[in-house]
Amino acid sequence: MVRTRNRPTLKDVAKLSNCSIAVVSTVVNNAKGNTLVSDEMRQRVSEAARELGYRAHFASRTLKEKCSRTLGVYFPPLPWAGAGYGYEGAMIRGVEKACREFNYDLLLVNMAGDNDAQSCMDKFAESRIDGLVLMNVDDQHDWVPKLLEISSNVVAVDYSGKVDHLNAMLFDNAAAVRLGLEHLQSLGHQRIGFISSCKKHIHQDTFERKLAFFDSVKAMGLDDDEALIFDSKKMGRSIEPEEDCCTIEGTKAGAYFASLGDKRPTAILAYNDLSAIACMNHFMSVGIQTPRDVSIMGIDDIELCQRVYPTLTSVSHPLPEMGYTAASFLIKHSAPELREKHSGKTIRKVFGPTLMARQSTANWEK
Amino acid sequence: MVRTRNRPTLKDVAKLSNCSIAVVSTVVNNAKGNTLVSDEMRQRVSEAARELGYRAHFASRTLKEKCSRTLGVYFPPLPWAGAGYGYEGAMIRGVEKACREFNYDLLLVNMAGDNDAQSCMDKFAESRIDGLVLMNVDDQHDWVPKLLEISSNVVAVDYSGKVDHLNAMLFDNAAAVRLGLEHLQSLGHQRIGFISSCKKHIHQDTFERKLAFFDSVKAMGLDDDEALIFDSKKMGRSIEPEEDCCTIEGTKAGAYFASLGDKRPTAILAYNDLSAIACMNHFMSVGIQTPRDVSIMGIDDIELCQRVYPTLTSVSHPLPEMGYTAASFLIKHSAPELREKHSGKTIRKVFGPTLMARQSTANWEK
DNA sequence: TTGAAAGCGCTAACAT
DNA sequence: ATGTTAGCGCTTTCAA
Repeated sequence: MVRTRNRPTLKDVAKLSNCSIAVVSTVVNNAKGNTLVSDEMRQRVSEAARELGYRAHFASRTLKEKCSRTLGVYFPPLPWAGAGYGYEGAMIRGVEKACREFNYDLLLVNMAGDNDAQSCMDKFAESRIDGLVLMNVDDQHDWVPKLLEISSNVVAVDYSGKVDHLNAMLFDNAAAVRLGLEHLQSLGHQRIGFISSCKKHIHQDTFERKLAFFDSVKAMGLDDDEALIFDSKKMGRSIEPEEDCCTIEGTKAGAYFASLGDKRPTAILAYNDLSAIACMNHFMSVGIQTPRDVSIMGIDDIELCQRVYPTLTSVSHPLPEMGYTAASFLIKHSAPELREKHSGKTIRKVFGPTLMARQSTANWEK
Repeated sequence: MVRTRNRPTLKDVAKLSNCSIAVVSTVVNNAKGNTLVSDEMRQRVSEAARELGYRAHFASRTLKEKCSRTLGVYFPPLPWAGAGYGYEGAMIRGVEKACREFNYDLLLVNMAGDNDAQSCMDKFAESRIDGLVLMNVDDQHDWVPKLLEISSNVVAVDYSGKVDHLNAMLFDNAAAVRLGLEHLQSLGHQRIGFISSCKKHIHQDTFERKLAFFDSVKAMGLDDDEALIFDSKKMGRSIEPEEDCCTIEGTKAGAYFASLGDKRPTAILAYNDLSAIACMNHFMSVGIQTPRDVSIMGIDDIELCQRVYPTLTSVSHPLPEMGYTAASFLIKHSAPELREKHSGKTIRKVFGPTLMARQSTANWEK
């Protein structure tokens, strides 16, 4: 076995400071049960505890308190998720912030992605976690309703499914598309193309973005031409889940738009950053320069936007805030010292977009 | 409070199957203490347990077993770390694989990065974790020796410090540099530049890569010219820790190499991918094309390499394996059912590099 | 073959 | 002001 220093228990501290474990417990927890401990004793105990490096045993406290002070975070095992891009990281940082404030821990539930449903439910069933953040979940995760039967202390971040009693932190997709188009219009673009998803199972998110494009084009008086939309119809096929969809879509979209000649849009808004980048890369490979010949922008503002050349204009989620809000909710409804009653009502918060203007979009000299 | 179905305990299962909790415990754990339970009873208990959805309470078991079956993972709060790039994700996936195999959990220790030392030590002191994976730690983390006093069940992945009794999974930096140079040489390059780090506190890793460059250049008979090395001397200053060092270095390096005119290298090896990409981006912005005018490659093979244009040739770590090996070690030395004696010897495993040839490197027509 | 009970370390109600 | 103790849910030894 490994060498791990024998941790001191309440008993050890009590012995060293010549008192009972109850007194020690009272002192180290800063007065909950017995408030009445003499200053002299308090002093002695504190010192002994410090000397021994006493820390309450996690499992013991959990058992007694019926609360593990731990949140779980779950990510679906999509090929593009978890791969980085700072997307999950940004959200986690928000969750972590809330956890730190309330002295909670963070458990990674099943990044590997086998048996997701069981893993999530087991963590609750074993009382390992008090709450769970589901990242980027949708209706393909058909086990969510079952999970909610075990515990309702669950919040989805960037949820795009239809389970209406699931707490969720949402992104205003329509506003994001609108903001992007306004940016392009303000630069003088009138003929704007849109790249939509060609995935086999289209996400609600993606769908909303496409709809918002149609609506905004009309509302803003932009060129309304069916030829400006790249989607699975133009792609000719649907992309299987295991493929690197964004690269495929973006590349094909680039080829499609390049083929339009005179009718080529002067700017392109992609439903996400990866497809925007793939499109830009394709243009580059055939000698079309961004932003000189065409402006391109994405949505989501993943870290990658700042690393490509030219840097990609995008529209960002406030992911840290979303994570923070989600985690705070879960903590408020589980921490014994807060004991906030669950209103019973599902919460839904919608977060607005922010424009991140970079090099890939520029004025269009007519 | 939140609605969480009251979890069934041993008692509940015992009542339903008309026996004592001892029998239930024996059955659900598949025969450890009392092996002798009648088939009929075994049957009844199993059914009752299944019916109630019984799962052992995590904290309770931990308390009894003196083992939390949980590993911690720590990442230093560097600006470029945790930001994504798939680097940490790849390692975590390996750790997770080992955890799943042995039914361990994964705790995220302090991604936010305040008070790192205390967080890591507290998790051990509270018996919250049985082992800890330290990612990308070096001698700046001066609390590591103190941590090891609390528990030796710690493994560092991609360690570049000098604490020699710390278990570590290492990357063969010299081999990586050599492999990169061999690749370039095989393409016909003879005059190869190197981008080193200009960070204020230079990592051991980085240092090793620089040394390996010198050695390999000599050993392989490549052009040996001081002008081919870009480092803080040529940079004129050191980069502060909070700056986006790689972008700064890479960009400056690009400007430097571009200024060499006739003496410009035909290929460049950067000490990491981000600086290679920044260099390539700078070249692009001044009309130098990769790989037509110059080949560029990095080291580490972060996800980003596949997303930029042209895609970046690199040399990869086997991060999932490193994570898996680290976690397996920690589990072997903490799981009660394995009870492997700690040999007392520090383990060090060195993992070899793999070339990932992509578009950014090409034949040099002399 | 089954059950009773100790004990893991802690908190808090209650006794002194 | 301080101490005693029940009990959280589990495993395992020992008794029946």
